[in-house]
Amino acid sequence: MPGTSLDFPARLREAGLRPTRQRVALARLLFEGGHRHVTAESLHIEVKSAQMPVSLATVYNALNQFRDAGLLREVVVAPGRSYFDTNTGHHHHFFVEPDGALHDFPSDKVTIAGLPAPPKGTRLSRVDVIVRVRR
Amino acid sequence: MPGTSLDFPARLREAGLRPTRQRVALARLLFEGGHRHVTAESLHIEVKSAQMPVSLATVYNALNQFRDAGLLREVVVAPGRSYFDTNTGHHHHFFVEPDGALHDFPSDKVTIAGLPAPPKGTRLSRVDVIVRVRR
DNA sequence: GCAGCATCTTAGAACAATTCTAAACTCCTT
DNA sequence: AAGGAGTTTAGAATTGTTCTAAGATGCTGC
Repeated sequence: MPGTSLDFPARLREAGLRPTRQRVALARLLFEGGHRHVTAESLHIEVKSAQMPVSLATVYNALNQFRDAGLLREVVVAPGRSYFDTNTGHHHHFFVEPDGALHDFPSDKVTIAGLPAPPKGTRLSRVDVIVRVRR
Repeated sequence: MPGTSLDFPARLREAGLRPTRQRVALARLLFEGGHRHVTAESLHIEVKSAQMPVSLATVYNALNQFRDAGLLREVVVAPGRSYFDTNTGHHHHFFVEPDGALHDFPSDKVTIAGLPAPPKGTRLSRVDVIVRVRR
């Protein structure tokens, strides 16, 4: 399964990023377990409590670089809050309105029909489906 | 066609909002023509250049109140930018990635099948489809 | 009409999330 | 080991939004 190895320095290098101590630490937290959703703030707290101090600016930089490199996907669900999703495959999201919790669901069972053609001069980039639910 | 009259004081009163000079001016700009997408900033500029000075705080207040009253719908497409859509009916959005432009498209031709059931303890609130396109 | 009062507006401060800056540091090549 | 491009960092700056508290305004009952 390429791209899923636990050799984080190698994966970062493949993505065109120097495997610095900070980026490797963040990659480990992000990609070692199953899929996750993080914010810059939550990841910063996590990396601090793991005794690997990384500045908040670096967390922001890394998240943006990982996203640009295709290692992460950014999900915008609420104004002023950006989630990063380690699941970069095809899937959509449940968003639980009051608490801001986000859950993935696979898109392979989902079919969307009847979408209009993209406005002229543009090409399709991605279709996001956000299913908003309330308690 | 109820709810579509041009008697803005009456419409605001129906929504439980006092028809102040500022709210009426904003409502006129928002609802007089066809459907539109605005940000607080863009609406503030517009109302200023229409010689009806309304403070930015009031624009934010009014947009939030209009949204809560169901006169507007908030669309979250990019981090740190909130659009308000005067079209509160069923429809979805094109989002043109680099420039941040937003276009409505009707949802009556669109069918979404195979969505999983909402997580237990929650009920469906809304399904947002954002079709991201690039130039 | 108008007094009284709850509601609304306002400028500016405050706040939250994110990005920038510029100096120090580190990974990599040689 | 030395050099240099690329990184990290703390703190300042920026951006978008909300809060504050003082004054203004629309509404109700008289």
